[in-house]
Amino acid sequence: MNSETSHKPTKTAKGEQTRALILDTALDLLEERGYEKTTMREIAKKAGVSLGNAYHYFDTKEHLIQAFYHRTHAEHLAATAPALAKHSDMKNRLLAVLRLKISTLAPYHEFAGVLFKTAADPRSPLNPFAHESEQVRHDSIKLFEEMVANTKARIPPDLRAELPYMLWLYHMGIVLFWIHDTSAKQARTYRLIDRTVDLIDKLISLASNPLMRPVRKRALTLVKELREFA
Amino acid sequence: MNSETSHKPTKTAKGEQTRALILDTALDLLEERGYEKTTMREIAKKAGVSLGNAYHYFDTKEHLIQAFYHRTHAEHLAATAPALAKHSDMKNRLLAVLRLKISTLAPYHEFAGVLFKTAADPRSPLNPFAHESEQVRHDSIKLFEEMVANTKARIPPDLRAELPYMLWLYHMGIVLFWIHDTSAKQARTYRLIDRTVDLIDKLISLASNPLMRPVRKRALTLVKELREFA
DNA sequence: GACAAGTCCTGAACGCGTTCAAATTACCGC
DNA sequence: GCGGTAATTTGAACGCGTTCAGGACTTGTC
Repeated sequence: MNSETSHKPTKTAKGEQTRALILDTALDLLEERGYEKTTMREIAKKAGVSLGNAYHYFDTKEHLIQAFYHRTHAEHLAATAPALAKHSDMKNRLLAVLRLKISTLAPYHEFAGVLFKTAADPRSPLNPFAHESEQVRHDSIKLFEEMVANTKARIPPDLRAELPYMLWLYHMGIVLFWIHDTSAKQARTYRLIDRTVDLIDKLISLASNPLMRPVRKRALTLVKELREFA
Repeated sequence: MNSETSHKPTKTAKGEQTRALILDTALDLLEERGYEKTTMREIAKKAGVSLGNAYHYFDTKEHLIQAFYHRTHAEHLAATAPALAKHSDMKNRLLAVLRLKISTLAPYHEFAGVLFKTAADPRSPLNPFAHESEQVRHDSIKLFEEMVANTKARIPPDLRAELPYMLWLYHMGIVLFWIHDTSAKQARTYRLIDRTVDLIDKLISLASNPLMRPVRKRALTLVKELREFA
Protein backbone atom coordinates (compact mmCIF):
# COMPACT_ATOMS: atom_id res chain seq x y z
CA MET A 1 0.00 0.00 0.00
CA ASN A 2 2.76 2.41 0.91
CA SER A 3 4.92 1.28 -1.95
CA GLU A 4 3.79 3.85 -4.50
CA THR A 5 7.26 5.13 -5.03
CA SER A 6 7.29 5.36 -8.78
CA HIS A 7 5.48 8.57 -9.59
CA LYS A 8 6.91 11.98 -10.01
CA PRO A 9 6.88 13.40 -6.49
CA THR A 10 4.64 16.22 -5.44
CA LYS A 11 6.26 19.36 -4.17
CA THR A 12 4.57 19.58 -0.81
CA ALA A 13 3.56 17.16 1.88
CA LYS A 14 -0.04 18.19 1.46
CA GLY A 15 0.09 17.30 -2.19
CA GLU A 16 1.37 13.85 -1.41
CA GLN A 17 -1.48 13.34 0.96
CA THR A 18 -4.09 14.46 -1.54
CA ARG A 19 -2.59 12.27 -4.16
CA ALA A 20 -2.78 9.23 -1.92
CA LEU A 21 -6.34 10.09 -0.98
CA ILE A 22 -7.42 10.26 -4.60
CA LEU A 23 -5.62 7.06 -5.48
CA ASP A 24 -7.06 5.03 -2.63
CA THR A 25 -10.55 6.30 -3.35
CA ALA A 26 -10.12 5.51 -7.01
CA LEU A 27 -8.88 1.97 -6.45
CA ASP A 28 -11.75 1.30 -4.07
CA LEU A 29 -14.31 2.48 -6.59
CA LEU A 30 -12.65 0.70 -9.47
CA GLU A 31 -12.59 -2.57 -7.61
CA GLU A 32 -16.21 -2.09 -6.57
CA ARG A 33 -17.79 -1.03 -9.84
CA GLY A 34 -15.30 -1.75 -12.57
CA TYR A 35 -13.56 0.66 -14.88
CA GLU A 36 -16.26 2.01 -17.16
CA LYS A 37 -18.85 2.53 -14.49
CA THR A 38 -16.48 4.49 -12.31
CA THR A 39 -16.30 8.11 -13.40
CA MET A 40 -13.66 10.65 -12.63
CA ARG A 41 -16.38 12.86 -11.21
CA GLU A 42 -17.36 10.16 -8.75
CA ILE A 43 -13.79 9.59 -7.68
CA ALA A 44 -13.25 13.29 -7.13
CA LYS A 45 -16.52 13.68 -5.27
CA LYS A 46 -15.96 10.73 -2.97
CA ALA A 47 -12.42 11.86 -2.31
CA GLY A 48 -13.74 15.32 -1.53
CA VAL A 49 -11.70 17.13 -4.15
CA SER A 50 -12.58 18.89 -7.36
CA LEU A 51 -12.56 17.17 -10.70
CA GLY A 52 -9.71 19.29 -11.93
CA ASN A 53 -7.65 18.40 -8.91
CA ALA A 54 -7.86 14.71 -9.66
CA TYR A 55 -6.45 15.51 -13.07
CA HIS A 56 -3.67 17.49 -11.46
CA TYR A 57 -2.29 14.28 -9.98
CA PHE A 58 -3.31 11.76 -12.62
CA ASP A 59 -2.99 12.81 -16.22
CA THR A 60 -5.70 10.48 -17.43
CA LYS A 61 -8.09 7.93 -16.05
CA GLU A 62 -5.86 5.21 -17.43
CA HIS A 63 -2.97 6.42 -15.36
CA LEU A 64 -4.81 5.19 -12.31
CA ILE A 65 -4.26 1.72 -13.64
CA GLN A 66 -0.53 2.09 -13.36
CA ALA A 67 -1.04 2.36 -9.62
CA PHE A 68 -3.08 -0.79 -9.75
CA TYR A 69 -0.14 -2.57 -11.33
CA HIS A 70 2.12 -1.52 -8.52
CA ARG A 71 -0.30 -2.52 -5.84
CA THR A 72 -1.03 -6.01 -7.11
CA HIS A 73 2.60 -6.60 -7.95
CA ALA A 74 3.62 -5.69 -4.44
CA GLU A 75 0.97 -8.00 -3.04
CA HIS A 76 2.12 -10.79 -5.29
CA LEU A 77 5.72 -10.31 -4.31
CA ALA A 78 4.87 -10.46 -0.63
CA ALA A 79 2.72 -13.53 -1.04
CA THR A 80 5.46 -15.20 -3.00
CA ALA A 81 8.29 -15.01 -0.48
CA PRO A 82 7.30 -17.88 1.86
CA ALA A 83 6.60 -20.22 -1.03
CA LEU A 84 10.01 -19.57 -2.55
CA ALA A 85 11.65 -20.22 0.78
CA LYS A 86 9.82 -23.48 1.14
CA HIS A 87 10.54 -24.99 -2.27
CA SER A 88 13.92 -25.24 -3.86
CA ASP A 89 13.05 -26.95 -7.12
CA MET A 90 11.95 -24.80 -10.01
CA LYS A 91 8.84 -26.71 -10.87
CA ASN A 92 7.22 -26.18 -7.51
CA ARG A 93 8.43 -22.63 -7.34
CA LEU A 94 6.98 -21.79 -10.69
CA LEU A 95 3.76 -23.45 -9.72
CA ALA A 96 3.51 -21.45 -6.53
CA VAL A 97 4.39 -18.16 -8.17
CA LEU A 98 1.76 -18.54 -10.86
CA ARG A 99 -0.99 -19.74 -8.56
CA LEU A 100 -0.33 -16.84 -6.26
CA LYS A 101 -0.40 -14.48 -9.18
CA ILE A 102 -3.90 -15.55 -10.06
CA SER A 103 -5.16 -15.55 -6.50
CA THR A 104 -3.74 -12.09 -5.99
CA LEU A 105 -5.49 -10.81 -9.08
CA ALA A 106 -8.74 -12.65 -8.34
CA PRO A 107 -10.65 -9.74 -6.80
CA TYR A 108 -10.06 -7.70 -9.91
CA HIS A 109 -11.15 -10.18 -12.52
CA GLU A 110 -13.92 -8.08 -13.96
CA PHE A 111 -11.77 -5.01 -14.01
CA ALA A 112 -8.79 -6.79 -15.53
CA GLY A 113 -10.27 -6.83 -18.99
CA VAL A 114 -9.94 -3.08 -19.36
CA LEU A 115 -6.54 -3.30 -17.85
CA PHE A 116 -5.27 -5.49 -20.62
CA LYS A 117 -7.25 -3.66 -23.20
CA THR A 118 -5.35 -0.48 -22.51
CA ALA A 119 -2.15 -2.42 -21.98
CA ALA A 120 -2.35 -3.82 -25.48
CA ASP A 121 -2.29 -0.38 -27.05
CA PRO A 122 1.27 0.34 -28.17
CA ARG A 123 0.74 4.05 -27.60
CA SER A 124 -0.47 3.61 -24.07
CA PRO A 125 2.06 4.31 -21.35
CA LEU A 126 0.59 1.29 -19.62
CA ASN A 127 1.54 -1.36 -22.08
CA PRO A 128 4.02 -3.65 -20.39
CA PHE A 129 6.70 -2.91 -22.96
CA ALA A 130 6.44 0.85 -22.68
CA HIS A 131 9.05 2.99 -21.04
CA GLU A 132 6.77 4.11 -18.21
CA SER A 133 6.19 0.54 -17.09
CA GLU A 134 9.86 -0.34 -17.14
CA GLN A 135 10.06 -0.31 -13.37
CA VAL A 136 7.21 -2.74 -12.83
CA ARG A 137 8.32 -4.95 -15.65
CA HIS A 138 11.83 -5.09 -14.34
CA ASP A 139 10.64 -5.92 -10.83
CA SER A 140 8.38 -8.55 -12.24
CA ILE A 141 11.14 -10.19 -14.23
CA LYS A 142 13.41 -10.01 -11.25
CA LEU A 143 11.16 -12.42 -9.43
CA PHE A 144 11.76 -14.99 -12.11
CA GLU A 145 15.47 -14.26 -12.13
CA GLU A 146 15.72 -15.13 -8.48
CA MET A 147 13.62 -18.20 -9.03
CA VAL A 148 15.98 -19.43 -11.70
CA ALA A 149 19.17 -18.36 -9.97
CA ASN A 150 18.53 -20.38 -6.86
CA THR A 151 17.57 -23.56 -8.58
CA LYS A 152 20.07 -26.39 -8.72
CA ALA A 153 18.83 -28.15 -11.83
CA ARG A 154 21.40 -28.73 -14.56
CA ILE A 155 20.52 -26.04 -17.04
CA PRO A 156 23.01 -24.85 -19.65
CA PRO A 157 24.14 -21.24 -19.05
CA ASP A 158 22.74 -19.89 -22.31
CA LEU A 159 19.29 -21.14 -21.46
CA ARG A 160 19.61 -20.10 -17.87
CA ALA A 161 20.35 -16.57 -18.95
CA GLU A 162 17.19 -16.20 -21.01
CA LEU A 163 14.91 -18.34 -18.92
CA PRO A 164 13.70 -15.58 -16.59
CA TYR A 165 12.47 -13.47 -19.47
CA MET A 166 10.87 -16.47 -21.14
CA LEU A 167 9.09 -17.41 -17.95
CA TRP A 168 7.91 -13.83 -17.54
CA LEU A 169 6.45 -13.90 -21.03
CA TYR A 170 4.83 -17.22 -20.24
CA HIS A 171 3.36 -15.78 -17.07
CA MET A 172 1.91 -12.90 -19.09
CA GLY A 173 0.26 -15.46 -21.31
CA ILE A 174 -1.30 -17.13 -18.30
CA VAL A 175 -2.68 -13.81 -17.12
CA LEU A 176 -4.09 -13.20 -20.56
CA PHE A 177 -5.82 -16.57 -20.43
CA TRP A 178 -7.14 -15.82 -16.98
CA ILE A 179 -8.69 -12.59 -18.18
CA HIS A 180 -10.73 -14.51 -20.70
CA ASP A 181 -11.48 -17.33 -18.31
CA THR A 182 -15.07 -17.20 -17.09
CA SER A 183 -15.10 -20.63 -15.46
CA ALA A 184 -16.07 -20.86 -11.80
CA LYS A 185 -13.23 -19.69 -9.56
CA GLN A 186 -11.12 -19.56 -12.71
CA ALA A 187 -10.64 -23.29 -12.42
CA ARG A 188 -9.51 -23.53 -16.03
CA THR A 189 -6.65 -21.16 -15.44
CA TYR A 190 -5.41 -23.17 -12.49
CA ARG A 191 -5.63 -26.30 -14.56
CA LEU A 192 -3.73 -24.64 -17.36
CA ILE A 193 -1.05 -23.60 -14.93
CA ASP A 194 -0.65 -27.13 -13.61
CA ARG A 195 -0.35 -28.56 -17.06
CA THR A 196 1.90 -25.97 -18.58
CA VAL A 197 4.29 -25.90 -15.65
CA ASP A 198 4.62 -29.62 -15.95
CA LEU A 199 5.28 -29.32 -19.64
CA ILE A 200 7.73 -26.48 -19.25
CA ASP A 201 9.67 -28.52 -16.76
CA LYS A 202 9.93 -31.32 -19.29
CA LEU A 203 10.88 -28.94 -22.06
CA ILE A 204 13.66 -27.44 -20.02
CA SER A 205 15.16 -30.86 -19.45
CA LEU A 206 14.81 -31.57 -23.11
CA ALA A 207 16.37 -28.31 -24.19
CA SER A 208 19.24 -28.91 -21.80
CA ASN A 209 20.21 -32.04 -23.67
CA PRO A 210 23.50 -31.53 -25.55
CA LEU A 211 21.92 -32.88 -28.71
CA MET A 212 19.54 -29.96 -28.69
CA ARG A 213 22.27 -27.39 -28.61
CA PRO A 214 21.90 -26.10 -32.20
CA VAL A 215 18.14 -25.62 -32.01
CA ARG A 216 18.43 -24.20 -28.54
CA LYS A 217 21.05 -21.69 -29.63
CA ARG A 218 18.89 -20.54 -32.45
CA ALA A 219 15.80 -20.20 -30.33
CA LEU A 220 17.69 -18.33 -27.63
CA THR A 221 19.12 -15.85 -30.09
CA LEU A 222 15.57 -15.11 -31.07
CA VAL A 223 14.39 -14.64 -27.51
CA LYS A 224 17.31 -12.37 -26.82
CA GLU A 225 16.39 -10.16 -29.74
CA LEU A 226 12.80 -10.09 -28.61
CA ARG A 227 13.86 -9.04 -25.18
CA GLU A 228 16.07 -6.26 -26.44
CA PHE A 229 13.32 -5.06 -28.70
CA ALA A 230 11.17 -4.02 -25.80
CA MET B 1 -14.94 -4.58 -51.04
CA ASN B 2 -18.18 -6.30 -51.89
CA SER B 3 -17.52 -9.10 -49.47
CA GLU B 4 -19.22 -7.55 -46.47
CA THR B 5 -21.65 -10.38 -46.11
CA SER B 6 -21.49 -10.87 -42.41
CA HIS B 7 -23.74 -8.21 -40.96
CA LYS B 8 -27.38 -8.43 -40.17
CA PRO B 9 -29.08 -7.37 -43.41
CA THR B 10 -31.00 -4.15 -43.77
CA LYS B 11 -34.64 -4.37 -44.67
CA THR B 12 -34.64 -2.20 -47.77
CA ALA B 13 -32.32 -1.72 -50.70
CA LYS B 14 -31.87 1.89 -49.77
CA GLY B 15 -30.71 0.89 -46.34
CA GLU B 16 -28.05 -1.37 -47.79
CA GLN B 17 -26.81 1.46 -49.90
CA THR B 18 -26.65 3.88 -47.00
CA ARG B 19 -24.84 1.33 -44.92
CA ALA B 20 -22.21 0.79 -47.57
CA LEU B 21 -21.83 4.53 -48.01
CA ILE B 22 -21.19 5.06 -44.33
CA LEU B 23 -18.79 2.15 -44.14
CA ASP B 24 -16.71 3.21 -47.10
CA THR B 25 -16.54 6.77 -45.86
CA ALA B 26 -15.58 5.57 -42.41
CA LEU B 27 -12.79 3.29 -43.61
CA ASP B 28 -11.40 6.07 -45.77
CA LEU B 29 -11.30 8.47 -42.86
CA LEU B 30 -9.94 5.89 -40.45
CA GLU B 31 -7.12 5.00 -42.77
CA GLU B 32 -6.38 8.66 -43.37
CA ARG B 33 -6.46 10.00 -39.85
CA GLY B 34 -6.40 7.05 -37.50
CA TYR B 35 -9.03 5.94 -35.05
CA GLU B 36 -9.07 8.57 -32.33
CA LYS B 37 -8.90 11.55 -34.63
CA THR B 38 -11.79 10.36 -36.72
CA THR B 39 -15.08 11.29 -35.11
CA MET B 40 -18.47 9.80 -35.75
CA ARG B 41 -19.68 13.30 -36.54
CA GLU B 42 -17.10 13.64 -39.28
CA ILE B 43 -17.95 10.30 -40.76
CA ALA B 44 -21.64 11.15 -40.80
CA LYS B 45 -21.02 14.56 -42.25
CA LYS B 46 -18.73 13.38 -45.02
CA ALA B 47 -21.13 10.58 -45.84
CA GLY B 48 -23.95 13.11 -45.96
CA VAL B 49 -26.09 11.47 -43.31
CA SER B 50 -27.05 12.43 -39.79
CA LEU B 51 -25.10 11.32 -36.77
CA GLY B 52 -27.97 9.21 -35.51
CA ASN B 53 -28.21 7.46 -38.81
CA ALA B 54 -24.62 6.27 -38.62
CA TYR B 55 -25.50 4.72 -35.30
CA HIS B 56 -28.50 3.05 -36.83
CA TYR B 57 -26.18 0.91 -38.94
CA PHE B 58 -23.19 0.59 -36.64
CA ASP B 59 -23.93 0.12 -32.97
CA THR B 60 -20.67 1.66 -31.85
CA LYS B 61 -17.59 3.19 -33.36
CA GLU B 62 -15.72 -0.01 -32.65
CA HIS B 63 -18.10 -1.98 -34.79
CA LEU B 64 -16.62 -0.26 -37.79
CA ILE B 65 -13.44 -2.17 -37.06
CA GLN B 66 -15.14 -5.48 -37.69
CA ALA B 67 -15.57 -4.37 -41.27
CA PHE B 68 -11.90 -3.58 -41.38
CA TYR B 69 -11.12 -7.13 -40.36
CA HIS B 70 -13.17 -8.50 -43.19
CA ARG B 71 -11.62 -6.23 -45.73
CA THR B 72 -8.00 -6.92 -44.90
CA HIS B 73 -8.63 -10.61 -44.49
CA ALA B 74 -10.17 -10.78 -47.94
CA GLU B 75 -7.21 -8.91 -49.36
CA HIS B 76 -4.78 -11.22 -47.65
CA LEU B 77 -6.59 -14.28 -48.87
CA ALA B 78 -6.50 -13.05 -52.44
CA ALA B 79 -2.83 -12.14 -52.26
CA THR B 80 -2.05 -15.51 -50.82
CA ALA B 81 -3.43 -17.74 -53.55
CA PRO B 82 -0.65 -17.46 -56.16
CA ALA B 83 2.06 -17.99 -53.55
CA LEU B 84 0.43 -21.15 -52.29
CA ALA B 85 0.14 -22.46 -55.81
CA LYS B 86 3.80 -21.78 -56.44
CA HIS B 87 5.28 -23.42 -53.36
CA SER B 88 4.50 -26.90 -52.12
CA ASP B 89 6.73 -27.09 -49.05
CA MET B 90 5.38 -25.73 -45.84
CA LYS B 91 8.31 -23.60 -44.94
CA ASN B 92 8.05 -21.44 -48.03
CA ARG B 93 4.30 -21.36 -47.84
CA LEU B 94 4.32 -20.20 -44.28
CA LEU B 95 6.92 -17.60 -45.14
CA ALA B 96 4.82 -16.27 -48.00
CA VAL B 97 1.59 -16.21 -46.03
CA LEU B 98 3.12 -14.26 -43.19
CA ARG B 99 4.98 -11.79 -45.33
CA LEU B 100 1.83 -11.12 -47.27
CA LYS B 101 -0.09 -10.66 -44.06
CA ILE B 102 2.22 -7.88 -43.02
CA SER B 103 2.32 -6.21 -46.40
CA THR B 104 -1.47 -6.31 -46.58
CA LEU B 105 -1.74 -4.68 -43.19
CA ALA B 106 1.03 -2.17 -43.84
CA PRO B 107 -1.17 0.81 -44.79
CA TYR B 108 -2.98 0.53 -41.50
CA HIS B 109 -0.03 0.33 -39.17
CA GLU B 110 -0.88 3.43 -37.19
CA PHE B 111 -4.49 2.45 -36.94
CA ALA B 112 -3.73 -1.13 -35.98
CA GLY B 113 -2.86 -0.26 -32.42
CA VAL B 114 -6.42 0.63 -31.57
CA LEU B 115 -7.55 -2.39 -33.43
CA PHE B 116 -5.68 -4.69 -31.12
CA LYS B 117 -6.44 -2.60 -28.15
CA THR B 118 -10.14 -3.21 -28.56
CA ALA B 119 -9.51 -6.76 -29.67
CA ALA B 120 -7.79 -7.52 -26.39
CA ASP B 121 -10.87 -6.66 -24.37
CA PRO B 122 -12.65 -9.89 -23.51
CA ARG B 123 -15.99 -8.10 -23.51
CA SER B 124 -15.51 -6.61 -26.93
CA PRO B 125 -17.30 -8.35 -29.76
CA LEU B 126 -14.15 -7.74 -31.74
CA ASN B 127 -11.76 -9.87 -29.78
CA PRO B 128 -10.65 -12.71 -32.00
CA PHE B 129 -12.03 -15.32 -29.62
CA ALA B 130 -15.48 -13.80 -29.37
CA HIS B 131 -18.54 -15.27 -30.94
CA GLU B 132 -19.06 -12.38 -33.35
CA SER B 133 -15.63 -12.88 -34.88
CA GLU B 134 -16.08 -16.59 -35.31
CA GLN B 135 -16.54 -16.24 -39.03
CA VAL B 136 -13.34 -14.33 -39.65
CA ARG B 137 -11.39 -16.49 -37.26
CA HIS B 138 -12.59 -19.63 -38.90
CA ASP B 139 -11.73 -18.33 -42.35
CA SER B 140 -8.36 -17.30 -41.11
CA ILE B 141 -7.59 -20.69 -39.62
CA LYS B 142 -8.84 -22.36 -42.77
CA LEU B 143 -5.98 -20.80 -44.66
CA PHE B 144 -3.52 -22.59 -42.42
CA GLU B 145 -5.48 -25.80 -42.65
CA GLU B 146 -5.09 -25.82 -46.40
CA MET B 147 -1.47 -24.97 -46.07
CA VAL B 148 -0.86 -27.94 -43.83
CA ALA B 149 -3.13 -30.34 -45.67
CA ASN B 150 -1.31 -29.98 -48.95
CA THR B 151 2.14 -30.39 -47.61
CA LYS B 152 3.95 -33.67 -48.10
CA ALA B 153 6.32 -33.53 -45.16
CA ARG B 154 6.24 -36.47 -42.78
CA ILE B 155 4.26 -35.11 -39.87
CA PRO B 156 2.54 -37.39 -37.38
CA PRO B 157 -1.26 -37.18 -37.59
CA ASP B 158 -1.74 -35.88 -34.06
CA LEU B 159 0.53 -32.96 -34.72
CA ARG B 160 -0.89 -32.42 -38.17
CA ALA B 161 -4.36 -32.06 -36.69
CA GLU B 162 -3.42 -29.28 -34.32
CA LEU B 163 -0.82 -27.58 -36.46
CA PRO B 164 -3.20 -25.21 -38.27
CA TYR B 165 -4.48 -23.75 -35.03
CA MET B 166 -0.98 -23.49 -33.64
CA LEU B 167 0.21 -21.70 -36.74
CA TRP B 168 -2.74 -19.37 -36.54
CA LEU B 169 -1.85 -18.49 -32.96
CA TYR B 170 1.72 -17.98 -34.04
CA HIS B 171 0.59 -15.69 -36.84
CA MET B 172 -1.41 -13.65 -34.31
CA GLY B 173 1.77 -13.28 -32.31
CA ILE B 174 3.58 -11.97 -35.37
CA VAL B 175 0.85 -9.42 -35.95
CA LEU B 176 1.09 -8.35 -32.33
CA PHE B 177 4.82 -7.86 -32.75
CA TRP B 178 4.24 -5.89 -35.93
CA ILE B 179 1.89 -3.54 -34.15
CA HIS B 180 4.63 -2.63 -31.73
CA ASP B 181 7.29 -2.54 -34.41
CA THR B 182 8.31 1.01 -35.25
CA SER B 183 11.37 0.13 -37.32
CA ALA B 184 11.58 1.45 -40.87
CA LYS B 185 9.29 -0.49 -43.19
CA GLN B 186 8.71 -2.84 -40.29
CA ALA B 187 12.01 -4.50 -41.10
CA ARG B 188 12.20 -6.12 -37.69
CA THR B 189 8.93 -7.91 -38.21
CA TYR B 190 10.09 -9.34 -41.51
CA ARG B 191 13.29 -10.47 -39.88
CA LEU B 192 11.34 -12.06 -37.06
CA ILE B 193 9.22 -13.89 -39.58
CA ASP B 194 12.25 -15.25 -41.40
CA ARG B 195 13.82 -16.47 -38.22
CA THR B 196 10.75 -17.92 -36.58
CA VAL B 197 9.58 -19.72 -39.67
CA ASP B 198 12.97 -21.31 -39.91
CA LEU B 199 12.82 -22.31 -36.29
CA ILE B 200 9.30 -23.62 -36.53
CA ASP B 201 10.29 -25.76 -39.45
CA LYS B 202 13.05 -27.27 -37.34
CA LEU B 203 10.77 -27.75 -34.38
CA ILE B 204 8.20 -29.58 -36.46
CA SER B 205 10.84 -32.02 -37.61
CA LEU B 206 11.97 -32.44 -34.05
CA ALA B 207 8.49 -32.97 -32.72
CA SER B 208 7.85 -35.52 -35.41
CA ASN B 209 10.61 -37.72 -34.07
CA PRO B 210 9.18 -40.87 -32.48
CA LEU B 211 11.29 -40.28 -29.39
CA MET B 212 9.36 -37.11 -28.81
CA ARG B 213 6.02 -38.79 -28.79
CA PRO B 214 5.29 -38.49 -25.05
CA VAL B 215 6.10 -34.80 -24.80
CA ARG B 216 4.35 -34.14 -28.07
CA LYS B 217 1.19 -35.87 -26.90
CA ARG B 218 1.12 -33.89 -23.79
CA ALA B 219 1.68 -30.59 -25.52
CA LEU B 220 -0.97 -31.35 -28.11
CA THR B 221 -3.56 -32.18 -25.49
CA LEU B 222 -2.92 -28.77 -24.09
CA VAL B 223 -3.28 -27.04 -27.42
CA LYS B 224 -6.48 -28.89 -28.08
CA GLU B 225 -7.96 -27.70 -24.82
CA LEU B 226 -6.87 -24.20 -25.58
CA ARG B 227 -8.57 -24.35 -28.93
CA GLU B 228 -11.80 -25.65 -27.53
CA PHE B 229 -11.78 -23.01 -24.85
CA ALA B 230 -12.24 -20.26 -27.38
C1' DG C 1 5.25 39.20 9.24
C1' DA C 2 5.13 40.82 4.49
C1' DC C 3 6.32 39.68 0.01
C1' DA C 4 7.17 36.72 -4.04
C1' DA C 5 7.11 32.39 -6.32
C1' DG C 6 5.51 28.76 -6.75
C1' DT C 7 2.00 24.76 -5.82
C1' DC C 8 -2.50 23.25 -5.13
C1' DC C 9 -7.16 23.55 -6.19
C1' DT C 10 -11.59 24.98 -8.52
C1' DG C 11 -15.49 24.70 -11.72
C1' DA C 12 -17.01 25.99 -16.11
C1' DA C 13 -16.48 24.64 -20.80
C1' DC C 14 -15.29 21.65 -24.84
C1' DG C 15 -15.73 17.81 -27.88
C1' DC C 16 -16.58 13.28 -27.92
C1' DG C 17 -19.48 8.68 -28.24
C1' DT C 18 -23.92 7.39 -27.58
C1' DT C 19 -29.17 7.47 -26.94
C1' DC C 20 -33.87 8.41 -28.10
C1' DA C 21 -38.34 10.32 -29.19
C1' DA C 22 -40.15 12.00 -33.01
C1' DA C 23 -40.29 13.05 -38.05
C1' DT C 24 -39.80 11.37 -42.58
C1' DT C 25 -39.65 8.10 -46.08
C1' DA C 26 -40.10 3.55 -48.40
C1' DC C 27 -42.74 -0.61 -49.01
C1' DC C 28 -46.82 -3.52 -49.70
C1' DG C 29 -51.61 -5.19 -49.96
C1' DC C 30 -55.81 -3.35 -51.61
C1' DG D 1 -53.51 5.76 -55.92
C1' DC D 2 -54.16 5.00 -50.75
C1' DG D 3 -53.48 3.96 -46.20
C1' DG D 4 -50.91 1.66 -42.77
C1' DT D 5 -46.97 -0.44 -41.13
C1' DA D 6 -42.25 -0.65 -40.62
C1' DA D 7 -37.78 0.95 -41.81
C1' DT D 8 -34.99 4.93 -42.14
C1' DT D 9 -33.45 9.36 -40.72
C1' DT D 10 -33.05 13.37 -37.84
C1' DG D 11 -31.03 16.42 -34.31
C1' DA D 12 -31.23 17.60 -29.66
C1' DA D 13 -29.68 15.95 -25.32
C1' DC D 14 -26.88 13.26 -21.92
C1' DG D 15 -22.84 11.91 -19.47
C1' DC D 16 -18.33 11.19 -20.01
C1' DG D 17 -13.00 12.28 -20.10
C1' DT D 18 -10.30 16.07 -20.49
C1' DT D 19 -8.61 21.08 -20.54
C1' DC D 20 -7.72 25.56 -18.81
C1' DA D 21 -7.79 30.23 -16.95
C1' DG D 22 -7.71 31.86 -12.74
C1' DG D 23 -8.32 31.83 -7.52
C1' DA D 24 -6.60 30.06 -2.94
C1' DC D 25 -3.08 28.51 -0.39
C1' DT D 26 2.10 27.05 1.14
C1' DT D 27 6.58 27.73 1.40
C1' DG D 28 10.92 30.06 1.56
C1' DT D 29 13.38 34.66 2.12
C1' DC D 30 14.47 38.90 4.13
